[in-house]
Amino acid sequence: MLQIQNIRENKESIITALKKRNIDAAPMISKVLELDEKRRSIQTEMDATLAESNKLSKEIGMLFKTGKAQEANVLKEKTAGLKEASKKLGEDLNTTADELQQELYLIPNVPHKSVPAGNSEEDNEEIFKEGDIPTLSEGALPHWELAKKYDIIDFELGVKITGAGFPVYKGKGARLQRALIAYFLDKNAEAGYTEMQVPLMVNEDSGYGTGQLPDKEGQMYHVQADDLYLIPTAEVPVTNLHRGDILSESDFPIKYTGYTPCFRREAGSYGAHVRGLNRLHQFDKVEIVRMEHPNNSYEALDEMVEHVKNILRELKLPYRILRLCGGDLGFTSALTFDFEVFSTAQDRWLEISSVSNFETFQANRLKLRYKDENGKSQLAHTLNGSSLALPRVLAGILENYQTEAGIKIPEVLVPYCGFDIID
RNA sequence: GGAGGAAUGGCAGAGUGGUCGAAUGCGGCAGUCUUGAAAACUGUUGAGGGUCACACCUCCGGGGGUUCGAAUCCCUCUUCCUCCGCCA
Repeated sequence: MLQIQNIRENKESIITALKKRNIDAAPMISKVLELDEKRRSIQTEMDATLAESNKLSKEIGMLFKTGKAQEANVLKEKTAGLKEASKKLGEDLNTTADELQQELYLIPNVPHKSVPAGNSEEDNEEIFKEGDIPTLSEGALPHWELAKKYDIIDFELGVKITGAGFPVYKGKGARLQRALIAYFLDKNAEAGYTEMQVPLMVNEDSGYGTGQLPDKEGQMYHVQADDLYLIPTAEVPVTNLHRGDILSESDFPIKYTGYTPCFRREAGSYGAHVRGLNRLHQFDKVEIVRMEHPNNSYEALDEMVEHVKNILRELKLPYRILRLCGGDLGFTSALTFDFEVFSTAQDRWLEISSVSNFETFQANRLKLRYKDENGKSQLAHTLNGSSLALPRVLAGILENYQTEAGIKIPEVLVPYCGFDIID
């Protein structure tokens, strides 16, 4: 959520920047400013009314104390009108403030200046590419065939016990998955991220805090009996750890990592591109989250990008990095880099990580602040990234490491797996 | 699930109708003293709205009510603690 003060002061530049997202924000912005003005004028009027009635109440108190009950009763009558007026103003104020809030929720984050304009993923800008694309033998298979051939992932079994998009990992497949989680967590810890184990269900406030609510309600599984949401990413519980906090500058940087399953309804996603591990309702992910001083957040973002690069290098997977264009940029993000691994057998790029700076957009909702050198509260910056998302990394490994003898295990994972080939 | 108790500033903890945004202690910050530090002493120290700046307004778990006036009384929700039951 953008700060109203920021909108007041930078109306034009915000509208211009939002054009990169292909939206004309001018009507929304005007509406917001109108409501803001209305809110302030009601507030001012109500404050004056309350001030008046506070004054009278004090006088009444004094009069009673000094035994002048009669005079006090005269004043009492005067308060009745004020009371009614302030009650009505209070109602107006609530309505207007709610309306303003709802409007603010609809405005996406302002893209960073480096974000290219564009409509879709076609317009994302490739900024880096590394790793050799292996030459596979004749008859190389996509991962869903490999999964069947080596009996390591069973999609049908998942359908039986839950439904489509909930795979069952078996034997060496399950072990490889667990190895990846441990390996990722170790790499993140090495880089100074503190490992956290967090709840897999969150309340409504947390959903609002990171921006899943109110707009992306349909993407999350909702447990109605208890009004809780299954997390779509560890970003939600981990970032909300500091909801409402006022930190001091010396608390930065705050760096967390966490492994969680992620649950996504993915309503409306069908077709060939969602086969196998490409798109699931439940999948595992290791996330990194940072809270930063605004002056350092872009440096932190670069650091996160380098960190993910290192992991992919160690895994020896061919990958590229995209700078997302305005049209493909997430609602809450100011700048996002996507990592994609090349799946040789599918002959396509698979997104495996998304690293973003949200600047103050989430912090404003979270009320996550810090005291600056003058002792004033300022909003912090929040960032997060996958490090990494499991299923597509797994898909990339299965497909790129397949040989006639079986699927080789990347060297760095062998100690975690306890075997070096799936055959 | 049943019965009681509680929720106050970063923490601890007073406050049971007006002079309370809130005593006191700890912690934090600044200063005095000191070669420096510690100790001691002095001062300062919640958040938000509003204003050029003041004024002023709101907030004592959330919501509602009583009253001229609520941290304080009433209703309701949530959370926590104790005891009993059940159970991983």
